[in-house]
Amino acid sequence: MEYSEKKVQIMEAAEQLFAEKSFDGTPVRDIADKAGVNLAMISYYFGSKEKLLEALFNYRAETGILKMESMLLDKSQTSLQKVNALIDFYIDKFQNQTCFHKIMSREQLHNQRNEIAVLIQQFKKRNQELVKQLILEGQKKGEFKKNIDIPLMMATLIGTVSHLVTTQHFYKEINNLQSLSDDEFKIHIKKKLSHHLKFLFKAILTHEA
Amino acid sequence: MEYSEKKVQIMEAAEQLFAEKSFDGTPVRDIADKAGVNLAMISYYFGSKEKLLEALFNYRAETGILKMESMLLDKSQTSLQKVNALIDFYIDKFQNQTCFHKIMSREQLHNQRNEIAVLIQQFKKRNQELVKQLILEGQKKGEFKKNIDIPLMMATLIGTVSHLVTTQHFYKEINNLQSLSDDEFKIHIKKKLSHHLKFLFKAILTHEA
DNA sequence: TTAATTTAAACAAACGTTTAATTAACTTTT
DNA sequence: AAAAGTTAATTAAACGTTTGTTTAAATTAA
Repeated sequence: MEYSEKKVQIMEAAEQLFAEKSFDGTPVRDIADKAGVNLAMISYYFGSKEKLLEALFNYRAETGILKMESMLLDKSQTSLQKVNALIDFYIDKFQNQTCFHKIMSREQLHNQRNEIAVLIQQFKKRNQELVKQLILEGQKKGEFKKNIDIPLMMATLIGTVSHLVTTQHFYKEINNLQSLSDDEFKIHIKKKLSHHLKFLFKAILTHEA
Repeated sequence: MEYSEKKVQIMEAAEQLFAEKSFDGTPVRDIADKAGVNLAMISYYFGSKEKLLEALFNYRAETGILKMESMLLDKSQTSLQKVNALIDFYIDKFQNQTCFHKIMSREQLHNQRNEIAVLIQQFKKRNQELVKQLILEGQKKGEFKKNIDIPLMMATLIGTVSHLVTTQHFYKEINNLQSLSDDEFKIHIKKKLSHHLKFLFKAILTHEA
């Protein structure tokens, strides 16, 4: 699928609204208003509201994997450095595309829309395969210990980042950080999270139980 | 609010449907059908669909905190044992009330329904206060190190458990565990997760950076 | 008798999608 | 280069459903 300017306009308007109010909570009319196009254009371009969501998933998924692949292929870094880069990559991914990841988190909670579930499944499988290669490489070089449960490790990575980023507002209030601007707060969280996860992963990958 | 048999029937029907298809994706008529009551009974008892959701939150939140408090007050355990009990407590909570926690996860993704956001906020604050006491106690006794970031630690606990439990289907397929029955799979995940998190928390609480 | 529960029917509003008419953009023909 | 022809883009209006909620009558319980 090619992405004309109008199509992207609509997808990005939908992305914001779906993130804010959920798929079923967002009327197609609101998407059209936000994108500044006529209501009928959505059916005209995408066929239906659901296919618009699918298009958005494909649109966002395309770029995601590529970045990760190029990062993990960098030969000049040790395996632990690559893992650390992976952690920062996930934090950035969630922080810079919060809307999309809120939508994806919601979609993972049910198995309603099958085409999208399949997309997520493929996505996850491919990501995990890449990480697995990275871990195996580190084990071969003797940097990492044996018997690492990769799905559990990924659950901690994605779960921690996702939970913290999507519940920022709670975190902000509970820790009395309301005085920080959005940007300051983002940097604050990124720094904390990065350090925390790198510490955890060092334990997971190198400390014997 | 008192919970008559009919009210509970309706709330639990709603809980399942909301978890499966989201709040906005669930027609009130479907809830009435599933609960085996007349459509009008929902407005009669709860006032509206949204107030039904609020009632469900209050219904589930009431019991949750109490269990945790009694657990943490047990004087016969070391602080690390209590932390380990806390981990198992959270795993059980998510595994036994998956429907409710899916709904809560979704509600945390937006700030649409304010009454519920406030409920979750209070809930989280109180939970974190209890955990904070536990950590302080362990630090006083010299069991735990200083400078523990409790919100980050909780994000890893809740994030990891929540992510794994709500994406079980992905986990099952990626790891070729389709042959396991639902119960076997539940036990499998609980064991793995429990061990993984206890290992992580030992690192967080006792290893110097 | 009175109050609480339950019902089927009705309500207006909102929903996703389609229609048919109009405008814009591009191609081909002269 | 202008006119005619053709496809694509855009529009306002309408479509039939589905939505959450209310009503007013009927049934049950106290």
